[in-house]
Amino acid sequence: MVRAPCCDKMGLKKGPWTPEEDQILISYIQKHGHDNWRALPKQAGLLRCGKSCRLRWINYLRPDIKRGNFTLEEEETIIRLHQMLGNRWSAIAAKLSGRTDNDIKNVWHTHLKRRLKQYQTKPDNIKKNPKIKPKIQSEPSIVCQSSDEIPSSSSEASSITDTSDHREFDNIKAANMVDSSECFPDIDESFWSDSLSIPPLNFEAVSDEYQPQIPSFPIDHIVDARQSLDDDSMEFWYDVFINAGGDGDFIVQF
DNA sequence: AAGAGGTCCAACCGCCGGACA
DNA sequence: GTGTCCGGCGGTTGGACCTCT
Repeated sequence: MVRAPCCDKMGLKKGPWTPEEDQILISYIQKHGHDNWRALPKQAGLLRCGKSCRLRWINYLRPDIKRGNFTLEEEETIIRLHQMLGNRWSAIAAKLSGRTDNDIKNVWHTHLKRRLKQYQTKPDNIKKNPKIKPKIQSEPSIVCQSSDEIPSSSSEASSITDTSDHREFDNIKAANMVDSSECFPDIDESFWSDSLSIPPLNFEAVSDEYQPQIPSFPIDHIVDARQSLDDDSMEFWYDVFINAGGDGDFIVQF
């Protein structure tokens, strides 16, 4: 089956939006809302496809959009949420009011990712710049949850078997998540030298990009997790991980 | 002053899943 | 059950802007 294009692109404008187009879109949505993005540009008199209108509204024109630089707190939140959720920008954005998934994606790729890389190769830098705390770990991200943290949904969480279920799980998780630091306890400076350089579980072969690095939770938790996984379940989660493209979330129940 | 290279971000693209006929 | 529409998502990119030499 070949999907029909989202809209007939013939004669439709692409590229940057003009202030006039913005104004037309804003006043139309204020008047009529945006029930049907596909029909909206035609009704509003815009030579754009519905997708383009939606994106412009969501990422730029919405009245509740927060512009300007990300604060330190926001950056830390992004880092921590990314650690837990992976590249699920919309889920991360949902936790940062006024920021869009596009904004977060951009700030991650332009600032945070590079900064993380820097600190992971030179952990000593952590002392020089307090912006990054030593609980950071890059992908593959592991969502650690103690079973009593999420009493109402642990069974739902454990039933997640593929990436398509992650969105549902996002909601469950988001509803229960108060502070990710509960999940990732603070560690002291000695952790850098004392703790393991073993990657969590046995996934070092999964991604070339993955390097043994800063564990995001104490070693005894990792050991416990390893002990609790028999070969079959290890193989199962390995498959899940591979199917998720090597950087999907990986759930460990303690 | 200028141009080469790097950075940033708005916008596009393709894919996916839910809803519905 | 199947096909189609539509909204939403993450990955990617083009070009404007900035910095360095």
